[in-house]
Amino acid sequence: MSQRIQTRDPELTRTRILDAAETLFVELGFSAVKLSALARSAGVTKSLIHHHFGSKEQLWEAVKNRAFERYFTAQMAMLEEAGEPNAELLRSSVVAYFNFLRDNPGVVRLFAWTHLEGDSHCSDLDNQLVGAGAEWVRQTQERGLLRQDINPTHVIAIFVMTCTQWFEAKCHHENWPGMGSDEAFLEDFLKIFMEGVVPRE
Amino acid sequence: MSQRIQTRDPELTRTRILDAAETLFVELGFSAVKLSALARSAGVTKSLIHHHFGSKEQLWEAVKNRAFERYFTAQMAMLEEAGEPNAELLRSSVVAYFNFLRDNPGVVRLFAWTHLEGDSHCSDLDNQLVGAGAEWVRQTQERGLLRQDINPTHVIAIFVMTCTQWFEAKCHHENWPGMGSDEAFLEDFLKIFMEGVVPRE
DNA sequence: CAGACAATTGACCGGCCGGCCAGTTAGCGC
DNA sequence: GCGCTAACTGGCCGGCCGGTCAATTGTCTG
Repeated sequence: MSQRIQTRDPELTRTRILDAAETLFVELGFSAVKLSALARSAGVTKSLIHHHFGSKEQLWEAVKNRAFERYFTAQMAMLEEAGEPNAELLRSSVVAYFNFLRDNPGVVRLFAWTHLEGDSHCSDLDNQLVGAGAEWVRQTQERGLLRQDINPTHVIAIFVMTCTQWFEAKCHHENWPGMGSDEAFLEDFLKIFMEGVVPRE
Repeated sequence: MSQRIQTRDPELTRTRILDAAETLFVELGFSAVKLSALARSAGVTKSLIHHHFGSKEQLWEAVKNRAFERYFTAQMAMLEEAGEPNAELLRSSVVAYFNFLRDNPGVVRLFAWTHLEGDSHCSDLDNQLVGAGAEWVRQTQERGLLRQDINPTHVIAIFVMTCTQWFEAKCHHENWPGMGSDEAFLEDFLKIFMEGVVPRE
């Protein structure tokens, strides 16, 4: 609920609006967000939102684009600093991804909202990312360090989906009897996953 | 868009409203549903909805309760007809769960909406279900047919979450490069999962 | 058949939603 | 300094949202 301050700095204003919008959209989803509340919490007038973004729908698109771009650059960076293919590196990639989602709960919710919308417009960047990951898995398979009878894309999908769902549905299963902490769950998942992907001797 | 027909049968009317509401809520989520549209598609007047359910919020609760009850009884039935604990049975449980979600896409979306709402009110029945599943895993572990260094609840969680996310985020990853069909993915998941949960010789 | 009561209707309400517009103000090139 | 453009404002609008209510109709009980 920041004060109304004329900045006369369009870039800053846009960011203020985007930040406030992201917070609200992530929390409530598109249709439950009221432009009036959003304006109040961004410290601008409703008209200013329309001035900079045109419509509620376009603002939502802008929020998603910005967030996904952040996500993809972060992931790409993680992927690029990965070294020589081997099983241990797969393990640490899973850990890194898990921790990334833990530290960016907004991203997780944003993904969830867009999935429910049936939105698949982020596919360009995403395909690139998955493609790179799968290629990395394929190379590791070729060296005999991962079992070769599994589709590399599925390997990526399985750990991505498990991590995502863990945080997306946290409220649902955190009270399940016997359910452990983030760390305990990740450890058990890795036991199964890593044991499942390396070749049997 | 059914016709307006006076039934004078309150039970039937309630069901008609619940059915139409479930369809719309599943599709659009709570706040994007307009009571007027809902009334039209149920073939009743808006007032009749209020008469039978009180408010939009209460109707939403009723829809969730009915759907979850269906889900839980279906799951409980599957669980109860499971026989003697062994690894092969775990495999077929995963397949059964996967197929259940494939055939009930509405349930998947309903879960997703409630997760985003932070709703955890279905926990009573759910805990019972997970508890039974985890106990079954524990017994199988005890017989030495599953590795014992993994929290039984986590075993359940991992396959439930993977299956759920597969369908929940279908629109997102179905275009990923190299991604296979439902069956192909399930098969690869089972390869990893089953290999990961059985003890190494 | 009376009369009680629930099912059902349509007209209606206050409120507020997203969006628009006429006007004011500040910054920036000249 | 001057004017042009874009940032920004406040007020307003049409529409429709969820919800209410008085009246009507059908059904069941005694």
